[in-house]
Amino acid sequence: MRGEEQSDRRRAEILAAASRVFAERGYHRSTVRQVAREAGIADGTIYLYFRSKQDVLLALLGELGRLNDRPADFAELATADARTFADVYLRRRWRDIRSRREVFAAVFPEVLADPALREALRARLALAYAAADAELERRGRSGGLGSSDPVLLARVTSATVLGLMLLDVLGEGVVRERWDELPVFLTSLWFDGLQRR
Amino acid sequence: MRGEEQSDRRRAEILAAASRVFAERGYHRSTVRQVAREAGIADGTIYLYFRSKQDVLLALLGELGRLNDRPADFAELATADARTFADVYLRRRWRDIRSRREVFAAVFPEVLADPALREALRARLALAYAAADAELERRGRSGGLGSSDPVLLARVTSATVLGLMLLDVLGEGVVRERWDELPVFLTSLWFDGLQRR
Amino acid sequence: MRGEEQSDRRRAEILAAASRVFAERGYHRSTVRQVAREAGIADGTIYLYFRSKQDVLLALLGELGRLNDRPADFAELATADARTFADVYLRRRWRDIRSRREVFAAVFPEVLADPALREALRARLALAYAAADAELERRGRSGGLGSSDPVLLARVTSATVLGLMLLDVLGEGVVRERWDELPVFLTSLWFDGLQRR
Amino acid sequence: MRGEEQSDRRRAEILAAASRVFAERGYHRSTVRQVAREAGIADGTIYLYFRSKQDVLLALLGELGRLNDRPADFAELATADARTFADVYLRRRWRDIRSRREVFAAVFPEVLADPALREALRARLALAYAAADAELERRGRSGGLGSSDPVLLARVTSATVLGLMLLDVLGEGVVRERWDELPVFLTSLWFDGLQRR
DNA sequence: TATGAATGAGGGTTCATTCAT
DNA sequence: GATGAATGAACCCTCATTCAT
Repeated sequence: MRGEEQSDRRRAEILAAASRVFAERGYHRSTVRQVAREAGIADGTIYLYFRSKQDVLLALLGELGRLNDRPADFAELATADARTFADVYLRRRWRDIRSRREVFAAVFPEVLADPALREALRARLALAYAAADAELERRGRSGGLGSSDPVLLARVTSATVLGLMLLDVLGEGVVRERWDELPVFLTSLWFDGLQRR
Repeated sequence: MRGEEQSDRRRAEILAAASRVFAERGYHRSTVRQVAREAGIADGTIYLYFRSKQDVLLALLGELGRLNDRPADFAELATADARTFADVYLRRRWRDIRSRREVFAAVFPEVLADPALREALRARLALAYAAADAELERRGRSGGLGSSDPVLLARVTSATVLGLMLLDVLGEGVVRERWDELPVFLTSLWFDGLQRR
Repeated sequence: MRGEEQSDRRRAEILAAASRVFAERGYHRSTVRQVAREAGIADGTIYLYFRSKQDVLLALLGELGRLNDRPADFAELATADARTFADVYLRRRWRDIRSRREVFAAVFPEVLADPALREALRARLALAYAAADAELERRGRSGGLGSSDPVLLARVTSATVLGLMLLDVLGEGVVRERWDELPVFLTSLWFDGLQRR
Repeated sequence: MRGEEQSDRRRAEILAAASRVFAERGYHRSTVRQVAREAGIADGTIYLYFRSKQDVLLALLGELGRLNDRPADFAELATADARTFADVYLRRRWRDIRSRREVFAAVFPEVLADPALREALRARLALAYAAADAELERRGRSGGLGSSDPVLLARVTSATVLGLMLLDVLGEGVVRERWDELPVFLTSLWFDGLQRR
């Protein structure tokens, strides 16, 4: 039991080191040796916990994805009106998202670059959008979203979040410094619009 | 003159081939040989037109950036109200953006991954945002944007566009198929909001 | 055409170098770099002519096997009596076998050690023995081989040749020095026996 | 005493496991871990009984060689005639040889491949042949071997046995199935020849 | 004595780049 | 200019060996 705990910690340390190294230099420009040095272990040790360099990346990707699997969020907020839903949902995720910045920076470029990973993400996205579409459709009928097309709305709002994550990763000053103001800003923009009285 | 023209065409062919190969497989997983094959030339020939593989990427990046340098757009629309500006501006760029999808897919992942390129893009962004901030500030005073923070607004709107480009690159079905509807949708969302009326 | 000729020569040079290095140090203890140095080329060049280190070994194996594919030998001697057949056949092969000593030494240990190669050789042997069995059966009926079991005879005689090749490879002094006397000795032993007259 | 006995058993178990693994996959393709798994112990434990992987191989080799050191065989049969000697000697060894098939298959390829082991075997062979040559010389004078060259005879007969062992290891069907018939066949072939009345 | 996690040297292979033709 | 064979540095990964427990 102890050994297992210890082993889990090692694995997590390697992943943390890898996310730092990958985020800084990019997956391909990083060497297994650099990750090992960052983790304070020998090269070969990594292979006791991961099958390959790519497997380390996939583990990081999995870690990232696991966070999105929280259907509880939706259920809990099912009865709230749309604006409250968006407000609460965004606030909850927001710190989470930022705390994952490094892992995201480590993983996302390679996901974009690798056809297989790209396709895997596309498939995940398709599932997530299907769920969101159903939810929005339900809400759409019962009001609160105006006459907006819920299908496009889901793409646009998630694209906004994705884009802000990228600006954050790129180091854009304002997004970095005022990250915490964004949920409120977004909710206001989306629901009130710019031409509100 | 003829030689120069011919040379320019070769260079462009290589870039086109590179953008196809890089977009499909990612920059690092692509080999110079694959680009050469795609361009229908020998490996070594690429080095008559580019100093290195990285230089090819930089050329693609430059091509992408050059398109954004159109201050004319702003000048021409300087007197329009905010909504018209956004409407016209988005419509104009929209097809352009999509036509650059391949180059974007080829270049962007590596820009995210390479510290030097990331920093270069950050610097470019900073300049662009400075210009946009000034413009929005001017407009903000004269009305049309409500009480919204123009600095955050610039980041959020550009982030949305960036995010939509990525969904497009990832192959998200709705964004792919309904790309042309997005400018109108965005303008409506941003200016009217969901709870309009 | 010139290029092809040149290419074939390079390939042959690499194989020759590999057979020297493998024969001396064994396949696994030899490095690709050592083969390259022996051939006077760079490490990577080997991979322009062979897919892998193992592929080099397989090419050597193929070279060895090709020499046994001489059905002409049999046809030509079909009408000779058994002793003449053995006499002529052994003499013909004998120098050939010795000239292949190095390739044999390079390849055979690994064939024995690798399950896949071992099985491949077994299958080749099975075919060769089937042919030999048929031939011996034919001769057996028409006399000249006494009452000996032709099936066992084929295994024993070929085993003897194989064993002598191994003693040669091992550097056994007498076999090395008196190699050329062996065909006559073998024919005499096999046909006359020790207790003759 | 008990501890020592226990220790010897462990050592023997490891050797048995190693011979199975080496025979199946070859010495170099086998890992210390595979041997340990086969023996049902931990990797490190092997190093309590052997200095190195190579040391395990040498121990197997020694085990193989020890069996040949039976001068008693010769002494006991000193007064028998040549044919009886060969007959009894072969019969005695034959089952022994086959029971060692696995160890032989494990060890022999690497002996062929490793220059040091090859030379060691050559030296052992030289000693064995010196003894055999003396014996045959003695017999040769006193008759029973015809006029055959006893020096070549020793090499040829031992080569035949070696070759048959290899065919057995390779899995040649007839040798495998009719192994027990070979001593009689060999004696008959060697002493009577094929053209016997 | 036994374990097995950790080590790190070593090797096969890839591929950007060069250069003789 | 164009070619593509040749180069060799760099890197992922394996595995024999060690040693703290």
